[in-house]
Amino acid sequence: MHVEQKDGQDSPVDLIVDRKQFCFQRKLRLTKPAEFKRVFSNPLKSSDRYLTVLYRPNKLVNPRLGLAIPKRNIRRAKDRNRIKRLIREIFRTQQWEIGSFDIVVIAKPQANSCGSVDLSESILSHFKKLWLQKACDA
RNA sequence: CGAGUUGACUAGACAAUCGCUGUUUCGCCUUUGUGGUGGAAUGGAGGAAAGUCCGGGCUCCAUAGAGCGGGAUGCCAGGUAACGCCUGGGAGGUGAAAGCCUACGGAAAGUGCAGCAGAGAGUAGACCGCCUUAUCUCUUCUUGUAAGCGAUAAGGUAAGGGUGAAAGGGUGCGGUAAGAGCGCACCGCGCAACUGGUAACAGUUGUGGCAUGGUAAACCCCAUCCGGAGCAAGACCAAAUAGGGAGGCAGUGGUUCGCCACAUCGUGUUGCUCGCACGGCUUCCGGGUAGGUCGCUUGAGAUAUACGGUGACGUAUUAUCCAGAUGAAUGAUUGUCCACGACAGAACCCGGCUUAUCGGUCGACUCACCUU
RNA sequence: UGGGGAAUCGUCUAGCGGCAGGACUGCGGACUCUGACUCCGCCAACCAAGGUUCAAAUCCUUGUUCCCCAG
Repeated sequence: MHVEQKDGQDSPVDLIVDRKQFCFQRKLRLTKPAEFKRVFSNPLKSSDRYLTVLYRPNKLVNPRLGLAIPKRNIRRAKDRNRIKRLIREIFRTQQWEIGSFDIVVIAKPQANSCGSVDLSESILSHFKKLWLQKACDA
């Protein structure tokens, strides 16, 4: 945890915000089991038919995304890949709208049966909720 | 041109923008580290990546030991690192043909199993039958050692009927009281010799005379092969926490001071037994969870050519490096075109098999029709 | 990702080549003034597809689904 805070302080924040780039690098992801555990332990929830989104404010300037697509819910590897790509792409394009949150997206079995349009709308609505929360906090 | 068989190849294309990730390289920052960050170049899922059904490499474990047990394979020859795979051949089945399919060793080594039905289910058997003889009853007329119907008894049979999944060679002729491999011919089967073939096997000739039914994906026998676990294997760096790891010596009795014998339970050796190792004391020092690094992609590689081989494949030369992530990369948006895009996503790596699959391209062959 | 196991009426289970049995549930009846308990009867299944066998839930092969273990 200590290390991450440091990173946040040191990163050249203003530079990136000015450029408004839509990259999706390693620091925008949850990488370690401990980080995942932190989100799961005391989360705020938002869910619908397709997805459950757990989130928690972090102390960084950027949001971070973690994906949990269980094999139990979505059986075939190609479908799991498709859903992951979809979520990642939307996160990438919307990352400046979302505040400083650690987000874990969990897929439900229905996520496979619906089309990609429905799924992307669902993701967008979840992220909008986050944005509203950020506004309230502000 | 139609119907079919078979062997290969392919798996939307192009352009723009925004992204992910490996490698190389150039800047900048820096806590100087295999760091962070920005740019450039370049690479980035499959024919099945899947199932995990086989085989191998690689790594560790154990005295990589022995025996028993267990498992796998099963026509012959070859290929291969190896295989349960492939190629060629044989045999059997199937199709009009090209072709396709086959767990295809042994039932005269042994033990079993076959419910019900049926006379009888494996040292065969006799229900209805057929035939003979004896006795009895009756009928006929030629009045008999007659012929015939029926009953009983004693035999001979297995042609026919019936049972069953299966009834102890098949068909025909002779033969007979009726029958029967009883005899003969052909077919099948067994044995022997010869010929061809590396062999499986095939052919020819002779001979036997039915003896040898089915089931081995029942036990089993024969031949060949198999130690176990798996990259979450394993190696290294290392907060925390906990006490461990390596080397040396040996208890009791005897003693010729070299050694020998005894003690005896537990644990391990992933089925069992034998065998083997560990346990006590002392000396020395590191130990290794979170996390990270390596293993991690140059290989029984791929491409092309030549040669050898019927072929699987092998040999030689040439040229080349072709995913390597670690919450896990190939996507998104827009435009154009068409046949409107199936099955589906690498996680240590190869060789197969099996299963899923919208289509497209090329080659070879068979049959039918038409034209010449 | 690797390894291991299972599948039998609606549910839980027995069955190791020869008619698939039991319990609970369901339905019908009996008992009772009625209900429960009890008794009797009925319905209902071998995960799928091939193969071996005269005969397969059982033996073999392939597939499907589910569960467990290793962080």
